[in-house]
This record gives sequence, C-alpha cells and structure tokens, in this order.
Amino acid sequence: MARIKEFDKEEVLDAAIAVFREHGFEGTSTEMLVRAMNIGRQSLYDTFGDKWKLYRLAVERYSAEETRAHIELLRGTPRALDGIRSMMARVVENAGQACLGVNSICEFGQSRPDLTALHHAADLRLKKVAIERVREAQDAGDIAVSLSAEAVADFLFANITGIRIAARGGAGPEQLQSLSGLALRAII
Amino acid sequence: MARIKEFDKEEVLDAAIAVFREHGFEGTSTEMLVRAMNIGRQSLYDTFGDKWKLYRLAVERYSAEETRAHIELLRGTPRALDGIRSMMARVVENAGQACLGVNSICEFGQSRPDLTALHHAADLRLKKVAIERVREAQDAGDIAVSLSAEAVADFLFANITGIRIAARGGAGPEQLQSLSGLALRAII
DNA sequence: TCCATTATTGATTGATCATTCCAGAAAACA
DNA sequence: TGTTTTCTGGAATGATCAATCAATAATGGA
Repeated sequence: MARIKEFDKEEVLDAAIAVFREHGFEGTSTEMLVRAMNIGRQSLYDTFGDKWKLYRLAVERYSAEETRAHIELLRGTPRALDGIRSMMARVVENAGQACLGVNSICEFGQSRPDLTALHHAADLRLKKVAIERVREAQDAGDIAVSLSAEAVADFLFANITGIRIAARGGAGPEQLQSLSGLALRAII
Repeated sequence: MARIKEFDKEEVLDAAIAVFREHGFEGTSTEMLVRAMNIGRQSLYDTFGDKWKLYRLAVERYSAEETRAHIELLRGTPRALDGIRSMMARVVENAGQACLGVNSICEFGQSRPDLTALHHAADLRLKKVAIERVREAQDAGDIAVSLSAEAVADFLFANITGIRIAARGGAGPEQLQSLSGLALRAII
C-alpha cells in the first residue's frame, strides 16, 4: 500500500516561501501556492488559515532561518572580523534568490503592524549578535574604534540589502563581491 | 463658463506614480488609479493603454526625473566629492517616500524585459556621470585612487538602495544619516 | 455658430481572485 | 477488521479585477 503524500508542515511551508519570495504577496495566487506546496486547497486553509496568515508564517519562518544562518556564521570563527566576512560572503553567494524579508518590507513598508513586528523581532535578535561581534573586532583592532558598533551593524545590514537588490536587478557575482568588499572597507 | 478638469498628462502621471510607488503594481487597482489621478476610467485607458503600459510609463518618468535630480546634484559643485555628498544627502532627506525604481526591481526582478530595459537605460545614464565625478574626486585626492571608479559608483547606488529600504523598514533620519556617512567613509 | 475632439459616467463583460462546501479517498489508529 | 481523522479535488460563492461599451457632456477651434 504505497504511502502517498506525507504532509510535513515545515516542508510545504518552505515551498510557500519559495513562491512568496519570488512573486511577493499580491503577485501570488492560492492556485500557485497549492501547486507549489503540493497539497489540496482545503488542506491549505485548514492548516494555515488564510493567505495572509500563511504569508506571515512564511515570513516568520524565513526570517528565523535567515537570522540563524547569519548568527552561525558571525559566531563561527575565533576572529570576529572573519565571522563578519563569512556573513557577507554568504549573502553574495545566495543573492541569486530573492530575499523574502527585503521583499516584504518593500511591498508593505510599515502598513501592516503584525508584519512590522515580525521584522523588528528578527532584526533585534540578529543585531544584538552583530553588535557584540563588531565590539570584539574593535577590541582586536580589526574595526575602527571611532565608529559606533550599532552604526556599523546597521551599515552592514543596509549593505546586505543593497547587495540583494543589486542582484535582483541583474548584477553579476563579481560586482556583488566588490560591493561586499567596499562595505567591509568602510568599517576597517 | 467654468473650466472643468484640465487634463494634464504629466500631472496625472505624477499622481499614478505616487500610487504605484506606495503600493506596487500588483497592489494597485485601476479604481485606486482613477481616484488618485482624478480622471475617468475611460480616459485612463484611452490615454495610457492599459495598466501595465501606464506602470511602465510611470517607472520611465520617475526614473528620468530621479536621474535628472541626481545628476544635477552630482554636477552642482566645483568639488566632485561635494557633489557626491549632495546626492547622498538628498537621498537621506527624501527617504520617507518609497522609491518606485527600487520597488519595481524588487517586485519584478528580471522577469519583465521591457521593465529591465528601462532600469538599465536610466542606470547607465546616471552611472556614467557618477563615474566621471568619482574620477574627478580621485584626481583631486578626495577618493582613494586604489579603487575602481565604476566599483565606487556601484557601491554608492547600492547604499542608496540600502538607505531607502532601511527607511521603508522604519529607520529614523539619524540612522539614515549614519548609513550615508559610513558609505562615504568607505571610498575616501 | 457648428463640428470634431476629448473627457465623463455607469453599466457590463469575462476573468480571476480568495474562500467555503461537500463528497469521497486515503491514512492512522483501534 | 472497523472507525476516526486527515487530505484531496471539484464545484460553487461572491467579491474584485482589468478592460470595453455606449451614451452624454464639455471643450476648443473653425
């Protein structure tokens, strides 16, 4: 008796993420979602409520995973600056796929408080670690002590956004690499 | 005999731009457009064809005006670095309103060749002037000669994007100011 | 003044949208 | 095995969408 679907909530959510990050919320239909998630329409509504709740959950999960990956790399090296470099390198490597976080902010700005709250929470968690690591790098003499660690962290994230949108606009790997290099140059 | 509407194509197009930059293409209905443009629905279709053609025209006009403003500031000072600073300062000041160029790239990526061509053309025009001015600044000893002028220009534009999305995500003026300052720090 | 152009308005089309209902198939559990 | 839960797929709902139509009114130039 062949087993059929194996409905794994996290797996189908990842499929939804893939659609949303490419087409945005308004550009995605439930038809696209059920096809990509490979589940029945009714299962989607039973499991996730409605399209907006699913979107919010997708953004939440995406942000959590993205934050986790960034933190892992930031903390993954003895030398703090190397951790920062790793984080930027990953961004350059993965810039081929659109970022759901950036898309979401771009599409909705501050107009949906529930969404804003999600972004804010993820941002806070990541920023805390980034600031911590920037301070370490400053102590090690790798980042200019004249700069505010928070400002440096914000700057890195703004440049991550810049790199991702440059990629979405068609920039090649070498250009993204150069952007990352110049961003690091600013803080050393 | 009171004159009624005075249908000025550029004026109503500006109204369309205001809607599109805030809500994106998919998030904008023709109902929103006719209300904002203050024209009849049929006039919209007669004058602009359809929603997509109107959007493309809006992006084109917006890009042209944005490019013009950037070039004016870039070239507006004897010292090249001051021109670059003015450009960045304007971006920080105006970051409260969403950028239609950024939104458009974020929403559609490379999926619409006609749109991509528009962005590419505007980019090229602006980048040419920026590179020219970066070279001048390098000759004047204001920007590190070790850097490729093209890379510096790309970096500035990526940071403009980063600043604009940071603002759309809720960053305050002082934070945007700091981002701009750090971007300039990278190239000096 | 008359005429052609241009804009408005409301009704209407057909498509697509998100969402729900329902009947039946499969899976999990007993 | 039988029973209950879970998932599916199609049909239907009502809303909204972009776009067109036709009739009317206002405009600008002759």
